[in-house]
Amino acid sequence: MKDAYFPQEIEKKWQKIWEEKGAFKTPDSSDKPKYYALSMFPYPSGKLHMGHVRNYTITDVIARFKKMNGYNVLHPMGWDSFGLPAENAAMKHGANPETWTDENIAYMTKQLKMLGLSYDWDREVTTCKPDYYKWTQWLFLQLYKKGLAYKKEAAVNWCEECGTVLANEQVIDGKCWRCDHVVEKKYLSQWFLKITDYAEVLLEDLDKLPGWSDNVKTMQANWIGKSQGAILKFKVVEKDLEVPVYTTRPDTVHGITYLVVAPEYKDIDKLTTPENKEAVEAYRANARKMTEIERLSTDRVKTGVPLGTHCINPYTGEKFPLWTADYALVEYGTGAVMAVPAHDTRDFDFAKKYNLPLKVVIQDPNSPSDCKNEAYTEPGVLVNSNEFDGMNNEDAKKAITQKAVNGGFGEFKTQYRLRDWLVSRQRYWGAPIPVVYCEKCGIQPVPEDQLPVLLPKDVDFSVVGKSPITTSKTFMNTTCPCCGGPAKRETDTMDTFVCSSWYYLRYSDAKNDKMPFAKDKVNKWLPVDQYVGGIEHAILHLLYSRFFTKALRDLGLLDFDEPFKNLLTQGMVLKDGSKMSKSKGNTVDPDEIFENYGADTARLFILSDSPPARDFDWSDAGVEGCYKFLNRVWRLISSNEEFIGLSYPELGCGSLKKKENDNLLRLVHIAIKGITNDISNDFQFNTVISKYRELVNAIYDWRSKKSDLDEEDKIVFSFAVVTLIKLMSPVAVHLTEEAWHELGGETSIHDVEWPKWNDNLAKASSITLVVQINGKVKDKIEADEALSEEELKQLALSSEKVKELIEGKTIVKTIVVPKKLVNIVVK
RNA sequence: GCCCUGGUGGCGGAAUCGGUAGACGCGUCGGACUUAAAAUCCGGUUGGAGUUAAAUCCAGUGCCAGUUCAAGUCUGGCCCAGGGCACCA
Repeated sequence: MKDAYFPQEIEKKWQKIWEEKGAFKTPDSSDKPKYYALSMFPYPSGKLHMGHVRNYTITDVIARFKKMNGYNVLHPMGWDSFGLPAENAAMKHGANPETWTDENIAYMTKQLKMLGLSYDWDREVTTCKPDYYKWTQWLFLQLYKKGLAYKKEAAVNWCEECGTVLANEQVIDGKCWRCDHVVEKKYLSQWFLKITDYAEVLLEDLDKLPGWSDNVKTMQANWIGKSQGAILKFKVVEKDLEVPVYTTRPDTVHGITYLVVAPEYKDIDKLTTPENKEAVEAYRANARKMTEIERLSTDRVKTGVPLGTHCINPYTGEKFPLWTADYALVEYGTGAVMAVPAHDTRDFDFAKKYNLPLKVVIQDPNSPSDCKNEAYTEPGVLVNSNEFDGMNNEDAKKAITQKAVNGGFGEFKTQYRLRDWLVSRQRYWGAPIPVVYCEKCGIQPVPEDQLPVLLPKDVDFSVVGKSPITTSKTFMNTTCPCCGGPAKRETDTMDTFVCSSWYYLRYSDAKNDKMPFAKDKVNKWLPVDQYVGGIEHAILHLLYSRFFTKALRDLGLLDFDEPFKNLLTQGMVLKDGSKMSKSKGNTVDPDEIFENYGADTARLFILSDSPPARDFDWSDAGVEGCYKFLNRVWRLISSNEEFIGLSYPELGCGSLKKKENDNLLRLVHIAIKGITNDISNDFQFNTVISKYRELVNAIYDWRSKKSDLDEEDKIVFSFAVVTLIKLMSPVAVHLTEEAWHELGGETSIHDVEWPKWNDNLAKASSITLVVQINGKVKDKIEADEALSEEELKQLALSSEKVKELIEGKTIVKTIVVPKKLVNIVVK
């Protein structure tokens, strides 16, 4: 074996051998239980960044660990390759998005292979290839037939910079998720997927996901935004009209003093008197001009204007005025709000500004408030509420809504914040939505045997203000599949998140050309046992994928409810305390690390300093330290005259004569146990790596105290080193493979069984008894672990230190924790 | 405002059940080897008091209380940081 560690050389060598042997191919049928380990697939942006390295290393170690533990592991990779950057690059360089994407995929594939990741490349999926997007289109048509895809005119989010509409989930603080440009509202006819049909089950089934962290589940629950309340209808005095409102506080209905409708409310014209028309029009025009950000800002002073009309409160017979104000949102509830200034802070602020009256109807019986200074929003007892007086407000919610139900002017209502998913994009580089428009027959789905609807090649990417796809001479005009007459193709393409909502299913059967996937294969491999990716998809991709799985289940295409059984959201990779980014100039190029230190160092380091879920601060010194550590391991193996090879006798309890050898044997078993538990328990790779180091330190320490090794020494040394490289093999994949073969291994180390520990050996031969006086440590005594409680107590009391310290004091009591500690309480 | 996560040395972070706080690493200081350097190996490194040196003592896991023989860990109240949601009626 060579003296020096040349990672570049051995890494290249083994990557080639693994590839030639097809070392990581996953058979569909096997006696072993299945395990599906998955990383979120990347957008082929050009080069891997450290976030990718962290993500894929974590998943790779999990996959390898599971394989060594007897699982048939599916660990695939692919490309989320539709999307705007390719199109922007095409416009900028005059290239084709496809060429740009293909080049990036080729380069990044090379990088992934250099990282030594154990992918089954036969199952690679690329969402921009016709053999994939054919099935994206096919699935869209199934959803369409089921009524889950529909087209409607609606106020939608428009990003001028990207030249397309966006889904609600893609608007972050009123800005585009991709380019940060402020998003505007536009009225357009667009395609939607009916995710709202699944709002309740998407919320409920979060409880079926104990393997997801609470923060992701809470984020999804908040996004779905379920609330329980009532719809109450109010008759308009001046017109033959009703205004329904949604409220979660029907208990406060006797305290209504006015009613607000959103500026975009559908009946607002009818509700406005001629005298108020001018002011209302002006107010609405102003509201339209405001951006979402301005309008939704909570610290903005509320404004509004009266409409001049009035409603009747069916509970009290009181008459109250109608207003319009932009704090009412047209897209939530009914677009109208009953205002109870005494018990709602927003209504209170508004009423105060416009001098509207206030009526207290809920009170804390112990400290009644007149609500003159602030709204009372806590629970309480009803007052000024006729027959409901004295009732607890929670009971009153039900009773008051029931009265509306009985009287025909209201109903119980569950409301969600989740809106339908807008999936049309006015861009070229996406899967074409497979429908055509016929003047006679209207919207017609493209027949399945005509799929895929291919992206045209004859397009001009330099056009501004419209989708490049519309410049194609061959694409637009087609014939109607229904009547055979002339028809126009849909020119919108699908949101890339549609493509990524089902890719994890395709891996189970990536080459199927009859179906997106065979049902038996998808049912066999799914759900994903461990999914790993960034927290930025907590809502977007993860919510859409859950929806897709449930919708496809209802279409009969698969038989499970949730796609991802366990989810690990890895933290960001930071440098100098902030996120690595090109604009900050604090990025570290993975290629450089591979070149200078090798992939094993990169893998070891990216796992070493922080638990996976936490942010990771990159440090050059840390990389250096990991490289030195691998060299230290290497030197251990290259001093190989002391090895007796891979076949040595089984080492059980009491099999070794020398105490230091028995001790080393125990340390190895402690390491196996600790490392196995740390990986099994939330993938705590940082402590796994510290345990590698502890074991290596122990072996060095043992070796430094010996000159020549006798037979027993060689056996225990070989056992320690061989076990070490097995334990390290999921992380330092190349170094351990090289070492394994040097020591005489014939198969790959990645196919060997994970080491097992012996509980009798995975502990020290004696215990350290901690002696406390009044809870403070005063002495430590080496003791036999077989000692009884009484013996431990006597041992503690016999300590010279203890004798000295309890001199002249009274022992109140003594607590003995077996095998661990004695606490003597004295006065 | 509501929800989630976290707060431990100079730094990243350890610490199944409440039972030795600071594993392991980085940095740093000192030593060995070397003509020298690199590499490597060994040792110190929470703060304070104390000592020629040691022994030793005291304090210490964001803050304030509490439970307990014993609290980083449990309970109550607060403070701070990061993230999410937000005129959602």
